[in-house]
Amino acid sequence: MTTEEQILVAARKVFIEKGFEGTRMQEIANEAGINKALLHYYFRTKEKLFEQIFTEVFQKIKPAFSNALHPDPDFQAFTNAFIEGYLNLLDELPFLPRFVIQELNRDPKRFVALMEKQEIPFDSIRQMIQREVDKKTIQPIAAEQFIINLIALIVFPYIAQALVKDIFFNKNEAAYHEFLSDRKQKLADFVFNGIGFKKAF
Amino acid sequence: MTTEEQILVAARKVFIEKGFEGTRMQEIANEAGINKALLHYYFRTKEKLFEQIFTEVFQKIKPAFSNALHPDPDFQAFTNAFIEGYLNLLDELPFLPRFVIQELNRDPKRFVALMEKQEIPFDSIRQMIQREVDKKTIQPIAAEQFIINLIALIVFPYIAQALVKDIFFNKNEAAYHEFLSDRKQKLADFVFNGIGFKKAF
DNA sequence: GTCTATAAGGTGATAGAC
DNA sequence: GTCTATCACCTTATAGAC
Repeated sequence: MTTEEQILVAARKVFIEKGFEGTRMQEIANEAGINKALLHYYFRTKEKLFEQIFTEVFQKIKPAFSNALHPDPDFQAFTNAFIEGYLNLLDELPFLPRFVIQELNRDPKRFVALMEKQEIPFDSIRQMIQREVDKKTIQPIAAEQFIINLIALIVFPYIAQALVKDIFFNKNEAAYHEFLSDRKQKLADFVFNGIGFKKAF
Repeated sequence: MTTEEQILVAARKVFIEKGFEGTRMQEIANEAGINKALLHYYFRTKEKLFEQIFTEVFQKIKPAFSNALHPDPDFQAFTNAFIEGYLNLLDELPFLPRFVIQELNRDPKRFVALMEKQEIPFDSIRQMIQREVDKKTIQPIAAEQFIINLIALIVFPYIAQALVKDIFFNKNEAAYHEFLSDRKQKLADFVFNGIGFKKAF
């Protein structure tokens, strides 16, 4: 591994865990086994290093939306794939929603600018849902409401991890993971029921 | 207003907007129209001042849960009151969920300790939901899943305000508020549908 | 109680030797 | 490229005059 890669690995770990403000350049240096000066030699500023990590993390979120890019996406397939794809991603990267939300709120403008570069196909998803409403296969609901419901139900347990794990399950790790895996099986049903869609099996 | 009250008003504003780490004692002093030294004279440390504000904010969250304390709480009435009560609170204090989540993640241990002092009746709510599952008036769902769904759907649009307002609605303030008021009317239906409960009108 | 001045510690960033 | 040493700045907190 080159020094640059070592730095990126270390920065990813620390930034994701502690956010931009909570991160110390010294900690990244320690984690990478080098000194502070070298960080600045490679990436000039903390801000520049952070942006590289943040952009990279965003790439991970994108694929979950990509089904909607098909010319004639199927609503049910999209929804199932979205939920499953996202929850699988969160098995690997459970701190991702917390990180994204934290940075969204720290500097909304920069976040929005970055989102726009990512070209997430919200319009395509909106149209797909609206078609379903028009066909009356689901109860009338604004596409935005549906998308927010979907994202909220998926990511909230990760954003509020400490609340769920420590308070609902008394810090019982096993019970918490049981909760997450139970959720994975049943979330789609809750969502489809919520809008009156009869899930085909 | 006494100086102490002026400080508390200023601290409330700045802490809630910027979180603990984002807040500067100097900014609170400016906001209160006094100087830094006086802040420390009244509250000794930033941490102590913050805890006072945080505890106080938590008191606002509590009443929404209190209906479940009745000897025989009605599930439907509780759910409706919870959603409506919470959303009304958020009309006044829209930054509250963002603040709470931010501080939850900054120091989960302190957060949990504080929650325990608040005596929120999660057990009572759990039992109420479980009774409904046993009566088969709703589809089987773990009480924890239901509570998390409820909270997630209520607070997420506020936690991710910038995402919803700036990206979904192109920074259109009116469209965003229309979204929130539309949500207030329809969220309960979505939730009741989600668990197969037939809402009585 | 309220102020000014300053201490004490930490942080991002750079200079300069190797 | 990599290091040590250090600068310049900021932040919480306190000392001490009034």
